[in-house]
Amino acid sequence: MNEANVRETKDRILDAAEALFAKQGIEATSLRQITSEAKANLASVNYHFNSKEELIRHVYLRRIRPMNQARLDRLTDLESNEASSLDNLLDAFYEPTIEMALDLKDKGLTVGQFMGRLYTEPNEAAQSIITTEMGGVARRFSAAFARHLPHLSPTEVIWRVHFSIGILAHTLAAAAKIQHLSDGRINPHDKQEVLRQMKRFARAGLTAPSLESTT
Amino acid sequence: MNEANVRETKDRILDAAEALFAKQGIEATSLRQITSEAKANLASVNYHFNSKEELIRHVYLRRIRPMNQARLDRLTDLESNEASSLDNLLDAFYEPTIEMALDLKDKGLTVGQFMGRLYTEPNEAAQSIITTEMGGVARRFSAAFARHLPHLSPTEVIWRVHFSIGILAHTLAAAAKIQHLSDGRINPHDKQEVLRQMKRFARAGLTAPSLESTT
DNA sequence: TCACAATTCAAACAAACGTATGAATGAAGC
DNA sequence: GCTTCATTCATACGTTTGTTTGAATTGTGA
Repeated sequence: MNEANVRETKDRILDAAEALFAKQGIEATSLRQITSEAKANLASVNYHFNSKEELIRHVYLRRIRPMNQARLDRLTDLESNEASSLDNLLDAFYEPTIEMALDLKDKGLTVGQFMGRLYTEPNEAAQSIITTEMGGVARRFSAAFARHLPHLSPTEVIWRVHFSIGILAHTLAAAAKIQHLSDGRINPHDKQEVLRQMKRFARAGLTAPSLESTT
Repeated sequence: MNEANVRETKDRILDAAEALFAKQGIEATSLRQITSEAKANLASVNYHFNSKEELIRHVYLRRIRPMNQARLDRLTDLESNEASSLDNLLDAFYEPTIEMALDLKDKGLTVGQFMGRLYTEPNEAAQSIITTEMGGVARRFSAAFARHLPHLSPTEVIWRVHFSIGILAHTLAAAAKIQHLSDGRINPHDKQEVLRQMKRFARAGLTAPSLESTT
Protein backbone atom coordinates (compact mmCIF):
# COMPACT_ATOMS: atom_id res chain seq x y z
CA MET A 1 0.00 0.00 0.00
CA ASN A 2 1.46 3.37 -0.95
CA GLU A 3 1.82 6.39 1.24
CA ALA A 4 -1.26 8.08 -0.15
CA ASN A 5 -3.38 5.21 1.03
CA VAL A 6 -1.71 5.25 4.41
CA ARG A 7 -2.76 8.83 4.82
CA GLU A 8 -6.18 7.82 3.68
CA THR A 9 -6.48 5.36 6.51
CA LYS A 10 -5.21 7.86 9.04
CA ASP A 11 -7.60 10.47 7.73
CA ARG A 12 -10.52 8.09 7.74
CA ILE A 13 -9.82 7.39 11.39
CA LEU A 14 -9.48 11.11 12.15
CA ASP A 15 -12.74 11.88 10.36
CA ALA A 16 -14.66 9.12 12.11
CA ALA A 17 -13.22 10.02 15.50
CA GLU A 18 -14.04 13.69 15.04
CA ALA A 19 -17.64 13.00 14.08
CA LEU A 20 -18.18 10.57 16.95
CA PHE A 21 -16.45 12.80 19.49
CA ALA A 22 -18.71 15.63 18.44
CA LYS A 23 -21.85 13.55 18.71
CA GLN A 24 -21.17 11.51 21.84
CA GLY A 25 -18.18 13.11 23.53
CA ILE A 26 -14.65 11.82 23.76
CA GLU A 27 -14.98 9.45 26.70
CA ALA A 28 -18.21 7.92 25.47
CA THR A 29 -16.63 6.99 22.15
CA SER A 30 -14.74 3.69 21.90
CA LEU A 31 -11.97 2.80 19.49
CA ARG A 32 -14.16 0.01 18.20
CA GLN A 33 -16.84 2.52 17.20
CA ILE A 34 -14.24 4.69 15.51
CA THR A 35 -12.56 1.92 13.53
CA SER A 36 -15.89 0.39 12.60
CA GLU A 37 -17.11 3.74 11.27
CA ALA A 38 -13.78 4.33 9.49
CA LYS A 39 -13.79 0.84 8.00
CA ALA A 40 -10.40 0.19 9.54
CA ASN A 41 -9.06 -2.48 11.80
CA LEU A 42 -9.21 -1.96 15.55
CA ALA A 43 -5.43 -2.20 15.90
CA SER A 44 -4.85 0.49 13.27
CA VAL A 45 -5.47 3.27 15.78
CA ASN A 46 -2.63 2.11 17.98
CA TYR A 47 -0.48 1.46 14.93
CA HIS A 48 -0.95 4.96 13.48
CA PHE A 49 -1.45 7.02 16.65
CA ASN A 50 0.04 4.91 19.47
CA SER A 51 -2.90 5.47 21.85
CA LYS A 52 -6.38 6.91 22.14
CA GLU A 53 -5.01 9.95 23.96
CA GLU A 54 -2.68 10.76 21.06
CA LEU A 55 -5.48 10.22 18.57
CA ILE A 56 -7.48 12.84 20.44
CA ARG A 57 -4.57 15.25 20.20
CA HIS A 58 -4.30 14.70 16.45
CA VAL A 59 -8.03 15.21 15.95
CA TYR A 60 -7.81 18.57 17.69
CA LEU A 61 -4.55 19.73 16.16
CA ARG A 62 -5.60 19.00 12.60
CA ARG A 63 -8.22 21.75 12.94
CA ILE A 64 -6.64 24.10 15.45
CA ARG A 65 -3.19 24.53 13.92
CA PRO A 66 -4.34 26.00 10.57
CA MET A 67 -7.12 27.94 12.25
CA ASN A 68 -4.80 29.71 14.66
CA GLN A 69 -2.24 30.27 11.93
CA ALA A 70 -4.90 32.05 9.89
CA ARG A 71 -5.81 34.14 12.92
CA LEU A 72 -2.23 35.18 13.57
CA ASP A 73 -1.56 35.91 9.90
CA ARG A 74 -4.54 38.22 9.79
CA LEU A 75 -3.53 39.86 13.03
CA THR A 76 -0.03 40.48 11.71
CA ASP A 77 -1.55 42.06 8.63
CA LEU A 78 -3.66 44.36 10.78
CA GLU A 79 -0.74 45.38 12.96
CA SER A 80 1.12 46.70 9.94
CA ASN A 81 -1.95 48.58 8.82
CA GLU A 82 -2.56 52.02 10.29
CA ALA A 83 -6.22 52.05 9.38
CA SER A 84 -7.21 48.82 11.08
CA SER A 85 -10.39 48.94 13.14
CA LEU A 86 -11.92 46.96 15.99
CA ASP A 87 -14.19 45.44 13.40
CA ASN A 88 -11.17 44.09 11.48
CA LEU A 89 -9.82 42.67 14.71
CA LEU A 90 -13.05 40.85 15.46
CA ASP A 91 -13.05 39.48 11.94
CA ALA A 92 -9.51 38.21 12.37
CA PHE A 93 -10.50 36.50 15.60
CA TYR A 94 -13.91 35.08 14.70
CA GLU A 95 -13.82 34.36 10.98
CA PRO A 96 -11.14 31.63 10.83
CA THR A 97 -13.05 29.61 13.43
CA ILE A 98 -16.43 30.07 11.82
CA GLU A 99 -14.97 29.21 8.42
CA MET A 100 -13.34 26.06 9.71
CA ALA A 101 -16.50 24.98 11.48
CA LEU A 102 -19.07 25.81 8.82
CA ASP A 103 -17.14 25.21 5.62
CA LEU A 104 -17.14 21.47 6.22
CA LYS A 105 -20.74 21.22 5.14
CA ASP A 106 -20.69 17.46 4.61
CA LYS A 107 -20.25 17.00 8.31
CA GLY A 108 -22.88 19.53 9.22
CA LEU A 109 -22.05 21.30 12.42
CA THR A 110 -20.32 18.39 14.08
CA VAL A 111 -16.84 19.85 13.75
CA GLY A 112 -18.08 23.08 15.24
CA GLN A 113 -19.73 21.30 18.14
CA PHE A 114 -16.53 19.52 18.90
CA MET A 115 -14.33 22.61 18.65
CA GLY A 116 -16.73 24.76 20.64
CA ARG A 117 -16.58 22.24 23.44
CA LEU A 118 -12.79 22.42 23.63
CA TYR A 119 -12.77 25.13 26.28
CA THR A 120 -14.94 23.17 28.69
CA GLU A 121 -13.73 19.67 27.90
CA PRO A 122 -12.44 17.93 31.02
CA ASN A 123 -10.25 15.55 29.03
CA GLU A 124 -6.57 16.00 29.74
CA ALA A 125 -5.50 16.11 26.10
CA ALA A 126 -8.00 18.90 25.47
CA GLN A 127 -6.82 20.87 28.50
CA SER A 128 -3.20 20.72 27.43
CA ILE A 129 -4.10 21.86 23.93
CA ILE A 130 -5.77 24.96 25.32
CA THR A 131 -2.57 25.78 27.16
CA THR A 132 -0.16 25.05 24.35
CA GLU A 133 -2.18 26.12 21.31
CA MET A 134 -4.71 28.70 22.46
CA GLY A 135 -2.91 30.55 25.23
CA GLY A 136 -0.49 32.44 23.03
CA VAL A 137 -3.15 33.40 20.52
CA ALA A 138 -5.44 34.66 23.26
CA ARG A 139 -2.66 36.82 24.70
CA ARG A 140 -1.67 38.32 21.36
CA PHE A 141 -5.30 39.16 20.60
CA SER A 142 -5.85 40.53 24.10
CA ALA A 143 -2.98 42.95 23.54
CA ALA A 144 -4.42 43.95 20.18
CA PHE A 145 -7.88 44.47 21.68
CA ALA A 146 -6.36 46.53 24.46
CA ARG A 147 -4.84 48.88 21.88
CA HIS A 148 -8.27 49.42 20.36
CA LEU A 149 -9.93 49.88 23.76
CA PRO A 150 -7.78 52.47 25.53
CA HIS A 151 -10.64 53.48 27.81
CA LEU A 152 -10.54 50.12 29.59
CA SER A 153 -8.26 48.88 32.33
CA PRO A 154 -6.12 45.80 31.56
CA THR A 155 -8.34 43.50 33.61
CA GLU A 156 -11.46 44.88 31.98
CA VAL A 157 -10.01 44.05 28.59
CA ILE A 158 -9.37 40.49 29.70
CA TRP A 159 -12.89 40.10 31.07
CA ARG A 160 -14.36 41.24 27.79
CA VAL A 161 -12.07 39.18 25.60
CA HIS A 162 -13.04 36.24 27.79
CA PHE A 163 -16.72 36.95 27.14
CA SER A 164 -16.03 37.27 23.41
CA ILE A 165 -14.44 33.84 23.44
CA GLY A 166 -17.48 32.54 25.32
CA ILE A 167 -19.81 33.83 22.62
CA LEU A 168 -17.80 32.04 19.96
CA ALA A 169 -17.52 28.78 21.88
CA HIS A 170 -21.21 28.74 22.77
CA THR A 171 -22.31 29.61 19.26
CA LEU A 172 -20.39 26.65 17.88
CA ALA A 173 -21.02 24.11 20.61
CA ALA A 174 -24.68 24.92 21.22
CA ALA A 175 -25.71 25.78 17.67
CA ALA A 176 -28.59 23.32 17.83
CA LYS A 177 -30.04 25.20 20.80
CA ILE A 178 -30.64 28.46 18.97
CA GLN A 179 -32.31 26.51 16.21
CA HIS A 180 -34.64 25.02 18.79
CA LEU A 181 -35.15 28.27 20.70
CA SER A 182 -36.15 30.07 17.51
CA ASP A 183 -38.49 27.25 16.42
CA GLY A 184 -36.28 26.67 13.39
CA ARG A 185 -36.41 30.26 12.15
CA ILE A 186 -32.68 30.77 12.75
CA ASN A 187 -30.23 28.79 10.64
CA PRO A 188 -26.93 28.37 12.52
CA HIS A 189 -25.26 27.20 9.29
CA ASP A 190 -25.52 30.62 7.66
CA LYS A 191 -21.91 31.71 7.99
CA GLN A 192 -22.39 35.37 7.11
CA GLU A 193 -25.39 35.78 9.40
CA VAL A 194 -23.67 34.04 12.32
CA LEU A 195 -20.65 36.31 11.94
CA ARG A 196 -22.76 39.44 11.61
CA GLN A 197 -24.73 38.74 14.77
CA MET A 198 -21.72 37.70 16.80
CA LYS A 199 -19.67 40.72 15.79
CA ARG A 200 -22.50 43.14 16.45
CA PHE A 201 -22.98 41.82 19.96
CA ALA A 202 -19.29 41.47 20.83
CA ARG A 203 -18.33 44.89 19.50
CA ALA A 204 -21.01 46.58 21.60
CA GLY A 205 -19.89 44.64 24.67
CA LEU A 206 -16.22 45.40 24.10
CA THR A 207 -16.70 49.12 23.51
CA ALA A 208 -19.08 49.69 26.41
CA PRO A 209 -17.89 52.39 28.84
CA SER A 210 -15.50 51.35 31.56
CA LEU A 211 -16.90 50.40 34.94
CA GLU A 212 -13.99 52.04 36.69
CA SER A 213 -14.19 55.68 37.73
CA THR A 214 -10.43 56.19 37.36
CA THR A 215 -10.66 57.86 33.96
CA MET B 1 -30.85 3.59 60.16
CA ASN B 2 -33.31 6.46 60.25
CA GLU B 3 -34.48 8.57 57.36
CA ALA B 4 -32.10 11.43 58.17
CA ASN B 5 -29.14 9.12 57.70
CA VAL B 6 -30.60 7.76 54.51
CA ARG B 7 -30.70 11.24 53.08
CA GLU B 8 -27.16 11.67 54.27
CA THR B 9 -26.03 8.72 52.19
CA LYS B 10 -27.92 9.95 49.15
CA ASP B 11 -26.50 13.43 49.58
CA ARG B 12 -22.98 12.14 50.07
CA ILE B 13 -23.32 10.29 46.77
CA LEU B 14 -24.75 13.37 45.05
CA ASP B 15 -21.95 15.54 46.40
CA ALA B 16 -19.21 13.14 45.37
CA ALA B 17 -20.74 12.59 41.94
CA GLU B 18 -21.08 16.32 41.36
CA ALA B 19 -17.48 17.03 42.28
CA LEU B 20 -16.13 14.20 40.15
CA PHE B 21 -18.38 15.02 37.19
CA ALA B 22 -17.10 18.58 37.34
CA LYS B 23 -13.47 17.55 37.49
CA GLN B 24 -13.40 14.62 35.04
CA GLY B 25 -16.67 14.71 33.14
CA ILE B 26 -19.63 12.39 33.43
CA GLU B 27 -18.48 9.54 31.23
CA ALA B 28 -14.97 9.46 32.66
CA THR B 29 -16.35 9.04 36.19
CA SER B 30 -17.15 5.53 37.42
CA LEU B 31 -19.59 4.52 40.10
CA ARG B 32 -16.68 3.00 41.98
CA GLN B 33 -14.95 6.37 42.15
CA ILE B 34 -18.15 8.03 43.32
CA THR B 35 -18.97 5.52 46.06
CA SER B 36 -15.37 5.39 47.18
CA GLU B 37 -15.27 9.19 47.50
CA ALA B 38 -18.67 9.21 49.22
CA LYS B 39 -17.66 6.41 51.60
CA ALA B 40 -20.64 4.40 50.46
CA ASN B 41 -21.01 0.91 49.07
CA LEU B 42 -20.87 0.41 45.33
CA ALA B 43 -24.38 -1.04 45.25
CA SER B 44 -25.86 1.95 47.06
CA VAL B 45 -26.03 3.98 43.86
CA ASN B 46 -28.31 1.47 42.21
CA TYR B 47 -30.26 1.06 45.44
CA HIS B 48 -30.94 4.79 45.87
CA PHE B 49 -30.98 5.96 42.23
CA ASN B 50 -31.64 2.79 40.18
CA SER B 51 -28.94 3.55 37.59
CA LYS B 52 -26.06 5.83 36.76
CA GLU B 53 -28.23 7.68 34.24
CA GLU B 54 -30.80 8.51 36.94
CA LEU B 55 -28.06 9.56 39.33
CA ILE B 56 -26.87 12.05 36.71
CA ARG B 57 -30.40 13.43 36.46
CA HIS B 58 -30.62 13.87 40.22
CA VAL B 59 -27.24 15.61 40.38
CA TYR B 60 -28.40 18.14 37.79
CA LEU B 61 -31.92 18.63 39.11
CA ARG B 62 -30.83 19.26 42.68
CA ARG B 63 -29.15 22.47 41.48
CA ILE B 64 -31.29 23.44 38.50
CA ARG B 65 -34.76 23.22 40.02
CA PRO B 66 -34.24 25.80 42.78
CA MET B 67 -32.11 27.98 40.49
CA ASN B 68 -34.77 28.23 37.81
CA GLN B 69 -37.50 28.70 40.39
CA ALA B 70 -35.61 31.70 41.74
CA ARG B 71 -35.25 33.05 38.23
CA LEU B 72 -38.95 32.72 37.48
CA ASP B 73 -39.96 34.19 40.83
CA ARG B 74 -37.84 37.24 40.19
CA LEU B 75 -39.16 37.54 36.64
CA THR B 76 -42.74 37.39 37.91
CA ASP B 77 -41.91 40.15 40.38
CA LEU B 78 -40.51 42.29 37.60
CA GLU B 79 -43.50 41.75 35.35
CA SER B 80 -45.82 43.19 37.98
CA ASN B 81 -43.52 46.18 38.40
CA GLU B 82 -43.94 49.10 36.02
CA ALA B 83 -40.48 50.51 36.70
CA SER B 84 -38.48 47.37 35.90
CA SER B 85 -35.41 47.89 33.75
CA LEU B 86 -33.23 45.78 31.48
CA ASP B 87 -30.72 45.80 34.30
CA ASN B 88 -33.24 44.17 36.64
CA LEU B 89 -33.96 41.57 34.00
CA LEU B 90 -30.29 40.69 33.61
CA ASP B 91 -30.04 40.40 37.38
CA ALA B 92 -33.00 38.04 37.47
CA PHE B 93 -31.39 35.91 34.80
CA TYR B 94 -27.77 35.88 35.89
CA GLU B 95 -27.79 36.23 39.66
CA PRO B 96 -29.50 32.97 40.67
CA THR B 97 -26.97 31.00 38.64
CA ILE B 98 -23.95 32.89 39.92
CA GLU B 99 -25.22 32.58 43.48
CA MET B 100 -25.76 28.86 43.16
CA ALA B 101 -22.35 28.34 41.61
CA LEU B 102 -20.28 30.61 43.85
CA ASP B 103 -22.07 30.36 47.17
CA LEU B 104 -20.91 26.79 47.60
CA LYS B 105 -17.45 27.93 48.55
CA ASP B 106 -16.40 24.62 50.10
CA LYS B 107 -16.48 23.07 46.69
CA GLY B 108 -14.70 25.93 45.00
CA LEU B 109 -15.91 26.43 41.48
CA THR B 110 -16.59 22.78 40.74
CA VAL B 111 -20.37 23.14 40.82
CA GLY B 112 -20.11 26.06 38.43
CA GLN B 113 -17.87 24.16 36.07
CA PHE B 114 -20.36 21.34 35.98
CA MET B 115 -23.38 23.56 35.47
CA GLY B 116 -21.68 25.70 32.85
CA ARG B 117 -20.95 22.59 30.86
CA LEU B 118 -24.60 21.56 30.80
CA TYR B 119 -25.33 23.30 27.51
CA THR B 120 -22.58 21.51 25.63
CA GLU B 121 -22.69 18.16 27.41
CA PRO B 122 -23.28 15.32 24.93
CA ASN B 123 -24.71 13.03 27.58
CA GLU B 124 -28.32 12.12 26.94
CA ALA B 125 -29.51 12.88 30.47
CA ALA B 126 -28.01 16.35 30.20
CA GLN B 127 -29.62 16.97 26.82
CA SER B 128 -33.06 16.03 28.06
CA ILE B 129 -32.68 18.31 31.08
CA ILE B 130 -31.99 21.26 28.82
CA THR B 131 -35.19 20.52 26.97
CA THR B 132 -37.40 19.90 29.99
CA GLU B 133 -35.91 22.33 32.53
CA MET B 134 -34.24 25.14 30.60
CA GLY B 135 -36.41 25.51 27.50
CA GLY B 136 -39.37 27.11 29.22
CA VAL B 137 -37.24 29.48 31.25
CA ALA B 138 -35.31 30.59 28.16
CA ARG B 139 -38.56 31.29 26.32
CA ARG B 140 -40.10 33.29 29.16
CA PHE B 141 -36.95 35.37 29.50
CA SER B 142 -36.68 35.82 25.74
CA ALA B 143 -40.18 37.29 25.74
CA ALA B 144 -39.26 39.59 28.62
CA PHE B 145 -36.06 40.71 26.88
CA ALA B 146 -38.02 41.34 23.71
CA ARG B 147 -40.29 43.73 25.62
CA HIS B 148 -37.26 45.70 26.77
CA LEU B 149 -35.68 45.69 23.30
CA PRO B 150 -38.45 46.91 20.99
CA HIS B 151 -35.94 48.08 18.39
CA LEU B 152 -34.94 44.49 17.61
CA SER B 153 -36.61 41.91 15.40
CA PRO B 154 -37.73 38.67 17.08
CA THR B 155 -34.83 36.70 15.65
CA GLU B 156 -32.34 39.35 16.70
CA VAL B 157 -33.63 39.07 20.24
CA ILE B 158 -33.09 35.33 20.18
CA TRP B 159 -29.55 35.68 18.82
CA ARG B 160 -28.64 38.07 21.60
CA VAL B 161 -30.30 36.08 24.36
CA HIS B 162 -28.38 33.10 23.03
CA PHE B 163 -25.14 35.04 23.30
CA SER B 164 -26.04 36.16 26.82
CA ILE B 165 -26.52 32.54 27.80
CA GLY B 166 -23.15 31.76 26.22
CA ILE B 167 -21.45 34.39 28.35
CA LEU B 168 -22.92 32.86 31.48
CA ALA B 169 -22.10 29.29 30.53
CA HIS B 170 -18.55 30.12 29.53
CA THR B 171 -17.91 32.22 32.62
CA LEU B 172 -18.89 29.31 34.83
CA ALA B 173 -17.39 26.44 32.87
CA ALA B 174 -14.14 28.13 31.91
CA ALA B 175 -13.57 30.20 35.04
CA ALA B 176 -10.08 28.81 35.44
CA LYS B 177 -9.14 30.14 32.01
CA ILE B 178 -9.66 33.80 32.86
CA GLN B 179 -7.58 33.31 35.96
CA HIS B 180 -4.81 31.95 33.78
CA LEU B 181 -5.23 34.54 31.04
CA SER B 182 -4.96 37.36 33.58
CA ASP B 183 -1.93 35.80 35.31
CA GLY B 184 -3.98 35.42 38.48
CA ARG B 185 -5.02 39.08 38.66
CA ILE B 186 -8.69 38.25 38.11
CA ASN B 187 -10.50 36.27 40.78
CA PRO B 188 -13.43 34.36 39.24
CA HIS B 189 -14.80 33.66 42.73
CA ASP B 190 -15.67 37.31 43.36
CA LYS B 191 -19.41 37.12 42.90
CA GLN B 192 -20.12 40.84 42.71
CA GLU B 193 -17.29 41.50 40.27
CA VAL B 194 -18.27 38.59 38.02
CA LEU B 195 -21.85 39.83 37.90
CA ARG B 196 -20.83 43.43 37.26
CA GLN B 197 -18.59 42.54 34.34
CA MET B 198 -21.06 40.10 32.81
CA LYS B 199 -23.95 42.50 33.03
CA ARG B 200 -21.98 45.40 31.61
CA PHE B 201 -20.96 43.39 28.58
CA ALA B 202 -24.32 41.71 28.01
CA ARG B 203 -26.35 44.88 28.39
CA ALA B 204 -24.24 46.65 25.79
CA GLY B 205 -24.58 43.72 23.41
CA LEU B 206 -28.32 43.43 23.93
CA THR B 207 -29.03 47.14 23.44
CA ALA B 208 -26.81 47.59 20.40
CA PRO B 209 -28.66 49.03 17.38
CA SER B 210 -30.50 46.61 15.14
CA LEU B 211 -28.73 45.23 12.09
CA GLU B 212 -31.93 45.37 10.08
CA SER B 213 -32.77 48.44 8.07
CA THR B 214 -36.53 47.84 8.37
CA THR B 215 -37.00 50.36 11.16
C1' DT C 1 11.47 -11.67 -9.47
C1' DC C 2 12.91 -11.43 -5.11
C1' DA C 3 13.61 -9.42 -0.56
C1' DC C 4 12.41 -6.01 2.58
C1' DA C 5 9.47 -2.86 4.84
C1' DA C 6 4.97 -1.04 5.84
C1' DT C 7 0.40 -2.00 6.81
C1' DT C 8 -3.65 -4.80 7.89
C1' DC C 9 -5.83 -8.35 10.29
C1' DA C 10 -8.00 -11.76 13.68
C1' DA C 11 -7.41 -12.96 18.10
C1' DA C 12 -6.40 -12.54 22.79
C1' DC C 13 -5.16 -9.85 27.22
C1' DA C 14 -6.01 -7.96 31.74
C1' DA C 15 -8.57 -4.37 33.67
C1' DA C 16 -12.58 -1.74 34.50
C1' DC C 17 -17.33 -0.95 33.68
C1' DG C 18 -22.64 -0.85 35.28
C1' DT C 19 -25.64 -3.89 37.39
C1' DA C 20 -27.62 -7.70 40.18
C1' DT C 21 -27.89 -10.88 44.15
C1' DG C 22 -28.54 -12.65 48.68
C1' DA C 23 -26.94 -12.50 53.11
C1' DA C 24 -25.72 -9.32 57.17
C1' DT C 25 -26.98 -5.30 59.83
C1' DG C 26 -29.57 -1.69 61.63
C1' DA C 27 -33.50 0.80 63.68
C1' DA C 28 -38.76 1.03 64.53
C1' DG C 29 -43.39 -0.82 65.95
C1' DC C 30 -46.06 -3.94 68.46
C1' DG D 1 -38.24 -9.72 72.70
C1' DC D 2 -39.63 -10.47 68.36
C1' DT D 3 -40.98 -9.24 63.83
C1' DT D 4 -40.59 -6.21 60.00
C1' DC D 5 -38.68 -3.28 56.96
C1' DA D 6 -35.00 -0.37 55.02
C1' DT D 7 -30.32 -0.11 54.25
C1' DT D 8 -25.55 -1.77 53.80
C1' DC D 9 -22.28 -4.99 52.36
C1' DA D 10 -19.14 -8.37 49.89
C1' DT D 11 -19.23 -10.71 45.93
C1' DA D 12 -20.15 -12.11 41.37
C1' DC D 13 -22.04 -11.53 36.50
C1' DG D 14 -21.59 -10.59 31.71
C1' DT D 15 -19.80 -6.71 28.74
C1' DT D 16 -16.90 -3.55 27.12
C1' DT D 17 -12.74 -1.03 27.40
C1' DG D 18 -7.71 0.19 25.45
C1' DT D 19 -3.83 -2.25 24.19
C1' DT D 20 -0.77 -6.01 22.46
C1' DT D 21 0.71 -9.82 19.66
C1' DG D 22 2.20 -12.46 15.74
C1' DA D 23 0.91 -13.93 11.48
C1' DA D 24 -0.99 -12.57 6.88
C1' DT D 25 -1.08 -9.24 3.30
C1' DT D 26 0.30 -5.52 0.47
C1' DG D 27 3.36 -2.19 -1.73
C1' DT D 28 8.31 -0.63 -2.85
C1' DG D 29 12.97 -0.72 -4.55
C1' DA D 30 16.78 -3.47 -6.42
